[in-house]
Amino acid sequence: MNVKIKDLAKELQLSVATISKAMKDSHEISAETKQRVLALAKKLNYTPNPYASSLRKRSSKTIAVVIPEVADTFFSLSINGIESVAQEKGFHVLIYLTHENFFKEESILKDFQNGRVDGVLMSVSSETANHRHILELFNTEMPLVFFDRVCEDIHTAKVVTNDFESGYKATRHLLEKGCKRLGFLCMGENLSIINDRLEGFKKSISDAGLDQKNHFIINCPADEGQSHKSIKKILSGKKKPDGFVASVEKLAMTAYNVCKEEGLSIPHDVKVVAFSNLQIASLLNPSLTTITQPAFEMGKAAATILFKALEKSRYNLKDERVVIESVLMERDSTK
Amino acid sequence: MNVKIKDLAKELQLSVATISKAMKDSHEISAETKQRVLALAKKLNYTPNPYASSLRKRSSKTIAVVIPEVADTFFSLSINGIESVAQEKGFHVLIYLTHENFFKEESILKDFQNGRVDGVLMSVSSETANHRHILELFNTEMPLVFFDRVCEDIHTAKVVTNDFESGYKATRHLLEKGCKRLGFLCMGENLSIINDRLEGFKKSISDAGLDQKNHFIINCPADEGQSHKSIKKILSGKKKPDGFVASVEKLAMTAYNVCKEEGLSIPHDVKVVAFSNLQIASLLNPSLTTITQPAFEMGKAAATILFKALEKSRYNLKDERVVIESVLMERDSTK
DNA sequence: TTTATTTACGAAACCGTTTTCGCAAATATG
DNA sequence: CATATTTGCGAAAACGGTTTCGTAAATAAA
Repeated sequence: MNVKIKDLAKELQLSVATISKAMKDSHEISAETKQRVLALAKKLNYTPNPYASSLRKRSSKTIAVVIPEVADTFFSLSINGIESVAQEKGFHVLIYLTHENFFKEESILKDFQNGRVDGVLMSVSSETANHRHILELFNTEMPLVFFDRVCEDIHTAKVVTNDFESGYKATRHLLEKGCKRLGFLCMGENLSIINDRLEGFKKSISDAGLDQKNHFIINCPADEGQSHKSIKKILSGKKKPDGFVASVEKLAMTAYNVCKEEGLSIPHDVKVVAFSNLQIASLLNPSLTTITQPAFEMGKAAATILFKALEKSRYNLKDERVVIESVLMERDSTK
Repeated sequence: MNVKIKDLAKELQLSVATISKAMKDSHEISAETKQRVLALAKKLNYTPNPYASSLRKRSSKTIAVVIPEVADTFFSLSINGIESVAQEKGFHVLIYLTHENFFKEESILKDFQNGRVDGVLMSVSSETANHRHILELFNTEMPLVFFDRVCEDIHTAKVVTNDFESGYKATRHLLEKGCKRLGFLCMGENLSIINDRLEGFKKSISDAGLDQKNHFIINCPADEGQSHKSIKKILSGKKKPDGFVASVEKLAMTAYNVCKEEGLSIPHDVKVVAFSNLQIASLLNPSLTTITQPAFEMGKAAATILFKALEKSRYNLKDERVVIESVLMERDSTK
């Protein structure tokens, strides 16, 4: 194994206690001794064993990030945000992917029960209807911050964007562009943020004095092939929509693919606006009108709140809610 | 704190040793006792403290993934591959981002010296010219596997794609499509895989009986704005290229943006082929011809090799090399 | 029946730190 | 000069498991 504190102690004829204190610049140790210790530590390339420290100090300097997947612009950007503050604080980041699977999410959270991490940042799976496993974690006093896909019935901090307004705006945008029959693409019925976006969609329609009956809500399962089929089906019906609001990025891409296959022109036959963080939205064919979420900022904000809670032992995360606004970027897919 | 092994011992009137053994189904413990222990453990929701175990067992069931960034299709897909095998093996995954920064990479690796992780998967930063910090880690006997951006002078396992051939093929493709003056977009001069791609580029040109002097190598720094400028400059010169090989995804996107600004048509004025894993390459305007790397498979392969080394203590990682082939997908950007 | 072996468990050391407490020597205070 | 206080350090007890080794009882072998 590597060099240990005991080795330094022997070499310098000091006790391990002294070494330990000297390493953390304790006032109990004389300047001269500190110098000697630091010098030898550097020479021998000593670094304390993190697990011994964690065990004794009951803190791991590690946080967990639990997300559905990483191959999604929103999540990869928010990881950047999270990592930027974790690195600054000297914390380590464990990544866990649920792949939208409830059981994976459940077993991942179970593992946090015993001190592996000091805090958790989480965006829940779309399959997750039952929140018992999250509540169980929450009840262990584990600092927990949701971002984006929050869980409204768990009373802890949440970082979201203005989903309702964005859904409203996206929809109004399509209506203003002349759409008569809209389709809202969503995945599952469990995610509150998607439901907020949907509420915005509905409100926008009724505010325009239109009838909900002429508009569709298309539920696309997590599976790519399935959602492809669902969208294809609705587009080959006789009352096909002339505009889509995609509540997640992936579904916009699926819609693009289907339109291509069906020979439908975007934006001529069908207009599309999507909740998306694709940096290359402007390079798509046609360029994609997006509701762009502040993904990096949301990750950063969530991590910042979590660290506040980690630093002040009795910081109250209860129901804190940060809303960072998304922005509608008009491009050719809704021209 | 949570429930500990001592609590179980007291409750069941057994020693902690017995509990510990029962939990791991040791043959020393009677079936009946095991049952009782497991039952109580489930009831009290007991899970062993991972750091206490790690300390005693000198193994952490954790691996580190060190990559330049996560907001890049290649890396996010390979994380998926890595995570899939880690999850299967019951391992935890720590993520570290270097942001292409040498010093960050250095300080990240330094932290692995003392048992925090059992193994490391790594793709080196483009700024990294000096490999001392990696060698230092390697010399601690830490199992280390490179993927994609490997370090040829460190004698450990590497997972790569056929970079030379791919560079060759991409270039030949452009020449076959009638390009007369090519530009190779690369970042820095440190990455061996980029250099391999470049060698393929050069070989392809000379094999075609052409003169290297009519072709450019455009070095684009990590910074987005800088590479934008570099590409813009070359495209506004009088001897501007009519074809690009982008050695990384991001540079292809930059080239697209520049062409758009300059009013140059792809593929009419400039053709583009890129090393890229964008799943939506076909939806770009124009759709992008890619050398698609098997990102998921590469991550998976790298992790699989690492776990082999972790399972057999004396497995020899020395210079093992896995090559997984990329595929050229012809699309409109080179039509 | 006697001896050898197996079964089932416990005591205690150990992993490498951190932290509390105690205690001399050095310095300050009156 | 006598008494307080400060300074600088070490002994030892945690932290929560795992593992080695010993041993009494139960069973098998002779």
